[in-house]
Amino acid sequence: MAPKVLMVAEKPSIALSIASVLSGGRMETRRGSTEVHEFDGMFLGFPVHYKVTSVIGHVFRQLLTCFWRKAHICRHLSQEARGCGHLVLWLDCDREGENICFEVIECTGFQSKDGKKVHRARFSSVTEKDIVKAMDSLVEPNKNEALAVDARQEIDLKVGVSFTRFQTSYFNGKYGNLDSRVISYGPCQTPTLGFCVQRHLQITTFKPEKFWALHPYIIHKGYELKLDWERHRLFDSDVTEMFRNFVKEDGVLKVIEVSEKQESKGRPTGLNTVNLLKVASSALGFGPQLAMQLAERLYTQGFISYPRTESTAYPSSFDYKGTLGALVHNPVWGGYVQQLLSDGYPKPRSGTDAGDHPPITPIRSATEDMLGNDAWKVYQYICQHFLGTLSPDCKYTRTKIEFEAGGESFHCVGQHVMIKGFTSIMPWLAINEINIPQFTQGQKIDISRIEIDEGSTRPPDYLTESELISLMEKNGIGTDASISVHINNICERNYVQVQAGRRLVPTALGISLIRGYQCIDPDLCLPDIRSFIEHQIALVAKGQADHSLVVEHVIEQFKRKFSYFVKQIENMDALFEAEFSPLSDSGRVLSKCGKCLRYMKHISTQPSRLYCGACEEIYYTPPKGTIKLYKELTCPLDNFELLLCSMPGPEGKSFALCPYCYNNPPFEGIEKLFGASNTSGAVKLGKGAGMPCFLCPHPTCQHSVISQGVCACPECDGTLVLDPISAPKWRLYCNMCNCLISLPEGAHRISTTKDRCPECDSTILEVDFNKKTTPLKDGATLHIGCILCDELLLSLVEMKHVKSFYRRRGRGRGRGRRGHSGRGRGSKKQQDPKMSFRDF
DNA sequence: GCAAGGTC
Repeated sequence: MAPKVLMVAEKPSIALSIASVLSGGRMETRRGSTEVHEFDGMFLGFPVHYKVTSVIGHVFRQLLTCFWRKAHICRHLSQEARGCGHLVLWLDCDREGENICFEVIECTGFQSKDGKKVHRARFSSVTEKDIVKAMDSLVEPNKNEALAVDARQEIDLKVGVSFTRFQTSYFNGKYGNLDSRVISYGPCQTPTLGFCVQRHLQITTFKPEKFWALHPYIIHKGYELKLDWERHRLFDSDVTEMFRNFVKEDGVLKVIEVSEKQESKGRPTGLNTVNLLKVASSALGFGPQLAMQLAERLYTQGFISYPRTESTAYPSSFDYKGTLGALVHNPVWGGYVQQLLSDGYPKPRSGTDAGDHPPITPIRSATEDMLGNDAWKVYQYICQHFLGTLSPDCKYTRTKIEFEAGGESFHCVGQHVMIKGFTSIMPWLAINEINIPQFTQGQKIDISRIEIDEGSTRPPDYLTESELISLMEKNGIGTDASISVHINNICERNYVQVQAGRRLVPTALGISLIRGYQCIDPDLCLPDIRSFIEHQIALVAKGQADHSLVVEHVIEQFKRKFSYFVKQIENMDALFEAEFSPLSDSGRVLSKCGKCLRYMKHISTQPSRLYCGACEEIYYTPPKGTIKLYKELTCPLDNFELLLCSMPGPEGKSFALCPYCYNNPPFEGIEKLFGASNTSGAVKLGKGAGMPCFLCPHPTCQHSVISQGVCACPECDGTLVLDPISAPKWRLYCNMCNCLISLPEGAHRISTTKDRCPECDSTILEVDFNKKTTPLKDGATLHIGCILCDELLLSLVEMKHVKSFYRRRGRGRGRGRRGHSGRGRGSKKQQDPKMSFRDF
């Protein structure tokens, strides 16, 4: 059997392209975690069997939120690698790609050599020419570049988390109306916010100044013209008045010079992500986040090329004719395309090649109906821009007439377009026609009137998103793929608000933060913080410095900054004090504290929490849903009054919680129990493990899962519990997933009993039916039975979000888990030694 | 919980 070669790309689409090229389209494809394309071919002069597959971005990162994916992709790679003698890495040719190379090597087990060989393919585009060239010149993966990425990751995380935790606990523990769950800090998001606040400060500290401008008018060959002053404007009214008198006394304008110049407005270079985002925000009214979503959808549907790229230069092999051909039948601009094809088109401007992906171009034709309004606008722009790059420059003549009167110079300008060029497909960039009559040098013309325009200088407006993107790009903040994320972050955290014209106006919170950094340590919010980190890790990438030494050194510097910041926090706090109200003045009185037995206040703005003024303690509550007092019941463990949290909507569950237990789960191992489960759709938890009563294993409390749990969830490992306030639409819901079961409607009361069903171990329910609607014989109302085994009860049950409802012995996690050390995924989370914060 | 970087 021929030896096997495994090739791995960064994403499925690249794997497909590579396999198609190398196999000449003759391959077999099978599904897996990601598709695998197989074919026979030659490798290093020998016949081999190829398998081409891909990862989906990083494999090892974000362990905490996407744990399953890692396992899933990793298993896939290790399976496919079995029996392969060579591994060829086709990851993107940038640092991140190099880093993923080593993740793949680890998954495939190729690092343990034994004759197996690892190759790195270096390619700058996914074209036949490039792929073949890369195959002929395979190299080794670059460990230094990969280490540089590890270094950046570690630095960003440690710095970000330390500052964020400190700020969040300090300010959210002190003020009640900050309106942000987390007061975050990051080396990209904070300078991004810095730009917005900088502009705000420019605006608020702006001092307007009055100015005056002199404008003579003439009437010539039927045109009335307003002439511009060579001095533009003066900041002194008396002096302007004096010049007006000079001109008035003269009364006649002499034409000093008539000049005509050929001007050219260059066609655009290829479209990259940043430029697309800028146009989307300024012209289409889409924020960067939405614009990227729309572009991604267009890409996955095959309408446009890959939308995340820095390059504005088309690769030399770019198939212009083919792309034009795809657009020729388009009803909107098909005619224009036809013309380009028949009349010929100029070679596009060179642009910059960042070595990543080609510029964003259309791939196939579409109509508005196929895409929907928003996606269509983005697609239309991409097509117009592409056609613009293949159109001639716009040529126009600019005529300037210079005049003199009373010793002062004035002028007027005319513009006439000779060749529209690309502006006919991008009409918003068109040159304005300005018609002026003919003048000859030496000509004298009477002044019809003289005006002085009075005005005052104005502050700049707030930053537009588009301007912010430019600033970020210029200062190296974020990448094509992440710029939109940072902007979205500062909006979501309520540091800025997007207002009319997509201008970013900082909030009191955003302003206080940046002004605080400015007075404690301005470095923290300057863009240089990013370039400093980039510069340090570049040393690692180039092999000029040792990875761990660099990380250690940089962390040491930030450690100093951090401790200084902590020491000086009162300077920032002074700004917060002026803007926000302390916890003691916020919120409304809700429930009693178990420690001091005084009432605590509930603060419903983000993050939702209770504040005990006497103990000076805060207790987070679930971030969603409404909170109220639960019948003045108390928790048997700590004496805190229980709360009832109700999720919005007709199917929103309601549940009891003890504020103290919710923040400080009383039973060991409860986090594991919860962390191991799929919590999608379940209650989103705030600080701590977030243990509501429906997860509490207290043996006797009437609200614990032991008392309220009825039976095992048919969908997951959870337990179905009785919703305490669901009357008259009584129901059970799962304490882990979305599963919902409606119980007999119209019952007065449904409650759990201490008894268990001998058949299936479910909790026996006691149902008190309504007299009028009781299904029981002789008007009886009380019925006791097992929901699964009692035919009457089972017949009255209705399932929602559940495929089947069946008997399963036991009641899920509620009971019988004691002694288990937790099974499956949750308990085996890998510990990344880098993610420890002991040192901070 | 918290960052920023890939990709979906």
